Amino acid sequence: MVEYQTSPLDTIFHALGDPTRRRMLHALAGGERTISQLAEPFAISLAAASKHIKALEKAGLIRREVRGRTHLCRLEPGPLASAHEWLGFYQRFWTDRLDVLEQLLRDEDAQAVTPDSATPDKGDEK
Amino acid sequence: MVEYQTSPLDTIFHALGDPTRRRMLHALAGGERTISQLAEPFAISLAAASKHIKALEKAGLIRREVRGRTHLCRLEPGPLASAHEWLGFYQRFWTDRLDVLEQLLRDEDAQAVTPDSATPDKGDEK
DNA sequence: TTGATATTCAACCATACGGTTAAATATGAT
DNA sequence: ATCATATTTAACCGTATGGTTGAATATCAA
Repeated sequence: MVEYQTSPLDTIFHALGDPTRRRMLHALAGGERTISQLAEPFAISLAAASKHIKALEKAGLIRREVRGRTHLCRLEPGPLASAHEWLGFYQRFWTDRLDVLEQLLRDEDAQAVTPDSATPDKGDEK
Repeated sequence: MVEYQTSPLDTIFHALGDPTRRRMLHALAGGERTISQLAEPFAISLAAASKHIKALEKAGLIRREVRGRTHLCRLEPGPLASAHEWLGFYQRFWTDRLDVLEQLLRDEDAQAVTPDSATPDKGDEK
């Protein structure tokens, strides 16, 4: 299917979509960890853990510093901030009860005009 | 591999990991949309769009109201809030320059004792 | 009833994902 | 040199993902 371009958010959210990787990030929040330390809590092979860590790295969520034969990983907060910011856009929907307000308006509309006669998006965009 | 249990965050982040679905959510931020309205901006079949919408639904990110032959979709902010909250845990890493502070502390430690002689996680977790 | 519209379902396809095991690589210790 | 430790690579496997097309379903309009 030939990927044309992948947004950073694709990679970030994909990386976050796995519980193992999320727990690894959580561990990293406690400070630097080596590959084996990151892998230890999980009942998977080191090779599998290595792949997870690569996924986190690819998303920029962690950085690796090779120190001798061990690889030190540390959290890289930037991409997490991006994801947080992206979600922040929708914050208004769950704060200030704006959603409840809109729900009320919708219900009123549904009663005022017959549900199907009104154009579905009645100019509330752009 | 037999999934034993899937955390809501798995499904939510997975749903957010696709650009088409993210754009659909964005459209939904402008108000209710039908399936075909959501599908319209994309060069994919309606069947494909239907699958994307199901993924969003499965993650609880949208709700569907069948109204006659059209399906009205609306944003469901709860799961977005969960994801936002999850990321919020890491906020301290990109605000208040706390990460920089920790970096400095790490560097000091690395100089005080030889990097490998110290146990890598020296009680700074839990 | 007939036909158009809105959406899903089923079957299929190529690629990605998450896991495995076994071998390779690189460093550290003796 | 030898051996152990830390990690990656390669080959493989089953399932999931994202797309397709074509047929099915359901509703609205004539």
